[in-house]
Amino acid sequence: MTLTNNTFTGEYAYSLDSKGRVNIPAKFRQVLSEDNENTFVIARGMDPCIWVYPLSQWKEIETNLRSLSSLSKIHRTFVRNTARYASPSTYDKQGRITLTPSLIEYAGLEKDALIIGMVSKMEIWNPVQMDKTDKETIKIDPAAYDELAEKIIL
Amino acid sequence: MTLTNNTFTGEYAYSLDSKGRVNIPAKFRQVLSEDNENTFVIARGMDPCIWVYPLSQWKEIETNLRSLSSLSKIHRTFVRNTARYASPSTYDKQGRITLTPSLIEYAGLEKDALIIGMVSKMEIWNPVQMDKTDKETIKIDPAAYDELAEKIIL
DNA sequence: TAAGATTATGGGTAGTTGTGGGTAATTTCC
DNA sequence: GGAAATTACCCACAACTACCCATAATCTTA
Repeated sequence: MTLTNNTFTGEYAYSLDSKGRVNIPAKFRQVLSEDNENTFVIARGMDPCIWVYPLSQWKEIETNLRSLSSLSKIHRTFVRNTARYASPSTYDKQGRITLTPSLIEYAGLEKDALIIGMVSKMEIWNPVQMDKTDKETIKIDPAAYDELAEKIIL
Repeated sequence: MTLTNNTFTGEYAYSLDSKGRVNIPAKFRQVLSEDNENTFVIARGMDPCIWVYPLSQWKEIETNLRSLSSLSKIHRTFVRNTARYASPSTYDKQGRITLTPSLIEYAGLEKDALIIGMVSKMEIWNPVQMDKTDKETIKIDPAAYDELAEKIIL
């Protein structure tokens, strides 16, 4: 089965071990293209979760960040916040990456880790926090949401 | 008889086995074009059922999802809700796909599974739930049908 | 109608995957 | 420079999944 490279979907429940490692779902490892060299870049998400990019995807983001002018305060802040907590992580023979203490704390991770495919990247959530966020989602403007759905889903 | 590629119509009653597998109707497999590599993508339906897309169809949705920026909260939420429950599934030598526990639960599937052709995709229903939904459908505003009439010639 | 082909359903097995822990190499700090 | 802590790499095992084969029911065709 040949799926699209570097495209992640689905939801997986894994556990964070005492060494701060989480499994990357086998399906995600399988679609990762060679040039990523088994490496992801973990970073702070906009929501309280960890964003995990394939290395090649992250490189594109770096290119985009470079194009932002440091003359603008907003740009400076954005670049700083994005780059500051980003860190590459290669998965081991068992398919696990090691998270940084700073990111574990930011996402409020304890024993359980929910891994969610976000197409071009993945997210790691504390399941409790995900539930909470899900419930808040209901408050999102339904009209705007429907409009998006119509545009995206054929 | 050569029907249009990747176009599904009709209704089929199958059963879900103990391993979470359902048969894909032979007629649906026959119209599936080669480039799908015998693979479908299963996802949450808007109704309490499972949506089953041909892989090629899903790839278009993926492309559209990739165009959304994670800077926007509503975009993030939309990508997450769409991708989270989507999972590719290749049918085996007997023509069955394996459903995920999460989707089985969402659609309330037990022993019986009703497969319905929806032209560009198919739906898998618990027959009991389908009956219930059918009855509610009667309540649809006739004016809404009139509006539809301007778009679709029957 | 009978024989053959196809289809729907059940179950067994070998390989893969997720998880825990051990050990050696590397880094940090006094 | 050497002890302590951290990190990277390796092995082991239980649970699960993908793949294979078997059989019964249904459809096709001569």
